Amino acid sequence: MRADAKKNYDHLLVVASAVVAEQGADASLRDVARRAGVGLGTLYRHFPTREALLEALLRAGFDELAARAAELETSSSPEEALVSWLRDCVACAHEYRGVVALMVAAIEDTESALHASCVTMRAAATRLLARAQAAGMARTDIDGTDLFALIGALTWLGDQPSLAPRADHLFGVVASAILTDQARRSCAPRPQS
Amino acid sequence: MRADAKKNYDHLLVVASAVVAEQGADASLRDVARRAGVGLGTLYRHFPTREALLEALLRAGFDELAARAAELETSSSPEEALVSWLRDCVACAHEYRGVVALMVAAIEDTESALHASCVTMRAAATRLLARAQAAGMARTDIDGTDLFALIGALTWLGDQPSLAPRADHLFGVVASAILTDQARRSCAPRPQS
DNA sequence: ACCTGAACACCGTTCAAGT
DNA sequence: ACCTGAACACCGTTCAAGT
Repeated sequence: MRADAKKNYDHLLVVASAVVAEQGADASLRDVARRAGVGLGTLYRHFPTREALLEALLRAGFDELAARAAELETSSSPEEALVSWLRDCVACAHEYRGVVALMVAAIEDTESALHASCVTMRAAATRLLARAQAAGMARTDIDGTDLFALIGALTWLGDQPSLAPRADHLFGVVASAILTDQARRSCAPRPQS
Repeated sequence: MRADAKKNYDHLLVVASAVVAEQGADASLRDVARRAGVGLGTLYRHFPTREALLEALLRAGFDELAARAAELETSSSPEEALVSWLRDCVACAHEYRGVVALMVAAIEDTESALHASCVTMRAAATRLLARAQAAGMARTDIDGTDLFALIGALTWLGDQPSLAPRADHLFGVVASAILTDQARRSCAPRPQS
């Protein structure tokens, strides 16, 4: 990449991060180019699709989640690893409002720039779930895709201003549904019933 | 309302129902007016906001849900009434893709045309929940707003093409989290774990 | 009263023309 | 190689002009 192109690319990412944080995943790309002081075509050259831009914005978070999954697999109990990682996933997807809808769409769209990352996420979820299931700590009638869906639903919930105050609490409710009685006894916030 | 106005109003609703079913809650209002063979201003005269149009489209379903809540309160066991009504809510909100986001936004926006209906829904949810809680059938650390949020999250899930096949299954998972052990023993699909 | 559609200010996306 | 911005086809929303 030529030096001037690299400079545009980097600056576009900085500006896009701010604009998408403000306006969400359906932010105006025109506005991004405008604020970056760059022609609209330049943005499209570097990021041919909205997904490509978001992928670049999210890549660091995705990589961190993948590393954290591997780490948790050896450092924590199966049930704690699973729940803790799910919480991190929700936090990551929540970074940009509305991006989770594109992520769940990407998992079945091999053309999407987000496809590979999302498939990797789901694979990590599947591994952590399998470990918890093998230990009798997670119900066995769900799979990685179900977890991915629940992460999406909980992220969506946190994206809605009127529901956001409940997001943490409801994360706990859903997490308790994933775990077995045995795990609930050994784990986190005292289960009631 | 003048006879010609009434005719336009009714026809707009029929056309809007089809267009919103196709395109979702962010359907093109221009397209609705165009397909109805009516000026754009006519649509705005009858439905000053998108919410007003959706409210008209959803009113029948809302009324039915309210009636069903009252009926279930006397005809079914507390846990069956609650779960069955929640299922109906999700089905109703799922009728038009994306409408659930406007519904959850409306619950805190007294200016929204959807506000009253959503507050009524939440009140019905609160009553059914309280009845189940009093019978020891539902966990007591959630309230009607939490239920409303979970309905929203499950509806969103069903709105996503890649997750829709899991929506029914995950409804069961979340429903099991709302019920107590006692209710799970007495209720529906055999709980595992 | 009610209807119409032009007008305005925005989009996303493409692509010929420039450097 | 890379950048620019006009061009095109869409939006939502308003409002003067018509009937």
